[in-house]
Amino acid sequence: MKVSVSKEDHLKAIFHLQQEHGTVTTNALAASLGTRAASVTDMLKKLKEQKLVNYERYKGFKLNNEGKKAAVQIIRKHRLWEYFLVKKLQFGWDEVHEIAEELEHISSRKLIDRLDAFLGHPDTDPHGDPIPDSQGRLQVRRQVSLAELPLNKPAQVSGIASQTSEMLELLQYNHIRLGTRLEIRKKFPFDHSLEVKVRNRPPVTLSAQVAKNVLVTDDEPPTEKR
Amino acid sequence: MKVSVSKEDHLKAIFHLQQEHGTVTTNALAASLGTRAASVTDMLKKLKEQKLVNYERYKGFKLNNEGKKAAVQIIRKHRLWEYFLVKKLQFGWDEVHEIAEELEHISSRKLIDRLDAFLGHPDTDPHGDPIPDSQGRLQVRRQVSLAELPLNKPAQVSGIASQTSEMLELLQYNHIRLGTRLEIRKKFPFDHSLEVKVRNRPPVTLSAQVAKNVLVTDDEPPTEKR
DNA sequence: TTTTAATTTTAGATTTGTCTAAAATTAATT
DNA sequence: AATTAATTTTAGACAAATCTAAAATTAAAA
Repeated sequence: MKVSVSKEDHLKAIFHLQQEHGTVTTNALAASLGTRAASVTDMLKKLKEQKLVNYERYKGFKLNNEGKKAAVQIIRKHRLWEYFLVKKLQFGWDEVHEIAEELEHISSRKLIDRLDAFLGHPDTDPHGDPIPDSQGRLQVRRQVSLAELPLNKPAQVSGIASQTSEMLELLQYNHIRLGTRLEIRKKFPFDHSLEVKVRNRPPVTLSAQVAKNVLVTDDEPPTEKR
Repeated sequence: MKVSVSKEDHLKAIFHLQQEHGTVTTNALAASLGTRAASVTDMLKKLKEQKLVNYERYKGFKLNNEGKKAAVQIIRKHRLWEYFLVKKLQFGWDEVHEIAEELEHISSRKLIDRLDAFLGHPDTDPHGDPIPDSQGRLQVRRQVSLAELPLNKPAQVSGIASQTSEMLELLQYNHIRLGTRLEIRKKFPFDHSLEVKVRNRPPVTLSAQVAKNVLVTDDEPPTEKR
């Protein structure tokens, strides 16, 4: 069966893509959503109609202010639910994405604000991504990928860029998770793989592909309260 | 826009209707769901295909064992979410239905079992309806006549013993019907008449004769543990 | 700058879920 | 028992969301 991809899914995906590339292309969005270019074009017309996106045919597109606000509200819902699942229902941080993907479509605004209060207004979700507050303010944090981290510079894992369950499993296996303090002991130019040292553990080797997707800060760990 | 009514909505509605009437008719289900008879017939064919319902065209229909199991799981989800909303997020008992209606469509079984444990395996939802356990066992409730109901014990009208039109007219006049939640505020020993309070209404007085013929299930305040 | 390639859009086909109106069946009334 | 009424089903219309394939446009290469 052809699975329907909602307006909300489009907004969220555009938001993430435009963070990386400034402007978004039809094909990129289609790939990200697992749909076809033609379907994306159809949706773009609707989003333009609703004044959520700046779009001229054949030129790319990006969210306008209204669109960004809407996208951030969805991200807020997603991350609050992930936090709930991990902190209250004892899920592992690597099992919550799909469930939150469903929960984020629940529409009640009051529900989300109540949930936020119940959780104590958390700052960051279980993957280390910041949770927008009820005004839609998204705290920006300076993150670099592990691949860019200098040798021997202590850092802390603050986010995972690509949250496939395969990736999360690999990290889990290597005892790398949010908040883990580590540093790079050696870089192998041949394949850009890294030897990484975590305190109290033997060193592990990570591929360049993994390193690109592990985000770190030299900053403080994510706090529970705002 | 024509709003789509899911398979799950149909199962739940059939379940409730067949509790009352044993077998369900096309029109009754359509009315209950706010759709049309033709749409119900379409869905019935699919449910029969999936072996969830016993259905012969032009004769009514009812859920078979599989169908009942499925319906009970949905009811379980609905009531657990209602409990969560009221007990953890401080919603009023009268604001949670619509939100739970959305939440009940979240599919993860693990989520529901974890939620159940987090809430302490509650027995009854905020409206006093029993919550099926993880095996789908739905606690049966004991029916007593209103005359036997203790003072101030919340209860729900679940049947009328003598359905003369005079009796029904009297009950109608006092806004008491099947499903009405009420409690006894005062008992007058002189003639065994009762003062009964229905939510959002002024108290009414009922004779012993009427009280004997109104059947209620005790609607005990939700407990935390089973 | 022309040609070729890649991307994006449009047009129209397909699917799905709903509906209306007519036909089939069952129930009620005379 | 025959007629009428009510209910249910079927047939086909309509709307929405998706897709494929072709056309339009833009970008890249020669």
